[in-house]
Amino acid sequence: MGGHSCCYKQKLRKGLWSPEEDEKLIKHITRYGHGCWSSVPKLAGLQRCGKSCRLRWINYLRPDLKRGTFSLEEENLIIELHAVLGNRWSQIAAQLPGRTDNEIKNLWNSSIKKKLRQKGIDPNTHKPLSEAADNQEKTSPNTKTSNDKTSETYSSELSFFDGENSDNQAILASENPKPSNSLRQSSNLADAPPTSAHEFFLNRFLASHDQTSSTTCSRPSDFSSFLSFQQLNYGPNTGLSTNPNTNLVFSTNDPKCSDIVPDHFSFNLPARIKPDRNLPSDNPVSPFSTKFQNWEACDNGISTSNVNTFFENNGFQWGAADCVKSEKSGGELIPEDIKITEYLQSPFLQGNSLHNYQTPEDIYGETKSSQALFTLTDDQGPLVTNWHTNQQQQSFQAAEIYSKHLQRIPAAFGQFS
DNA sequence: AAAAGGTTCAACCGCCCTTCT
DNA sequence: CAGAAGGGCGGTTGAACCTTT
Repeated sequence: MGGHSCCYKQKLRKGLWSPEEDEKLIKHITRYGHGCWSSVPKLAGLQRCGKSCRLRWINYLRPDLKRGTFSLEEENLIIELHAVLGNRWSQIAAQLPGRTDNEIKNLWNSSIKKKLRQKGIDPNTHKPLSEAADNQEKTSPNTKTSNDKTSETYSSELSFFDGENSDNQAILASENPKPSNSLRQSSNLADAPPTSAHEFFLNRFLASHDQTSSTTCSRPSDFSSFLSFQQLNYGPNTGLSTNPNTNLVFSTNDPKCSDIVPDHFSFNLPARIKPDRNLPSDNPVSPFSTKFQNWEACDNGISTSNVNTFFENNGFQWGAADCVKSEKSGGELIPEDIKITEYLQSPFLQGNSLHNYQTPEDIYGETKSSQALFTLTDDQGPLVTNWHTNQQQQSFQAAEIYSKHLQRIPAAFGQFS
């Protein structure tokens, strides 16, 4: 019970990690990747169980962790996400690059809960405390938290952590925007039985990017905060530093999309995604940008691709193969790198994720040819174009993986229905 | 200055799910 | 198909640190 096979027998160390242990773990994972966690302690020379190593790495040693106190924006985002996702800390963390589920959980339990209560908000229901108390009297004790009024609560009664930063208030105190009708028509997600929490989140997403909205929103004007890389289970930092100039740019020249999405948006590539060595050596690809042109994500005059991509990411995990024993290398452990080509072939950037799908079957059942055109460019101009044509076969596999994770979306929202 | 109480956060525990055999 | 193994997640704990008295 409880104990994992990796923890049995020999007396393993517990408790706080020493700097020496940290160093051993970092060295090992940096060189070889973690591979099978249960074998890490042995290979790294640690008297720890694999689980402990995993935890230490994920929560503390990972190079892409953002340390330090949470910003107001982050706190507000956590509150928003918690209203929708509940205590799904890992999913919340996925939307906060550089933050771990443990960290967020701790913050919630130690700080945010308290602040909400001080504001008269029940942290569990995200409703005013008085209302929550009323409901508790009226409903059975087993009734799960209803988020039906989440948006109302936040729009009319909350201005979180007010004080200096009025912009932050705008996020939650903004009017509850109506989702676009055309989005409702075109998005299968919107056709699902309406749940307020679901709509709330959609609304929030749309509001924060709706150019015509009268709401001033402090959310970054790009999509980066919604396109999380946290879930990419790529390997360790193999010596790459984050190049601030390395970013992906999504763009569309289709005017039909402009009412929902900006012309383009960009975000930094994760540090470990590296330019493909196979690319022509005379064409350095860093810095570079990748453009998606002529999105076919637009349908019914509106784009849902980004909304879909968001939901995709919400429950979607894609990882490059963990550190594996390479047959070519005679079983030698090879580092886990993700080349930019592999990255761009990921479901995340696949035609499927860019394609506007109407029904789940569309995604799961067939590989649609997306007209999304990739152009990899650097300062000197285009390097590679029309990548997608080489990816058709992989699209199907991607869709299969994708479908599995997409199935989690209803579950994620189901608790509120 | 020291004790008591409160807070934070790293780490562990136990369970669940997926994959492998 | 069943059981084992491994990974992941949320809840909980407890040591370290901070604040108050």
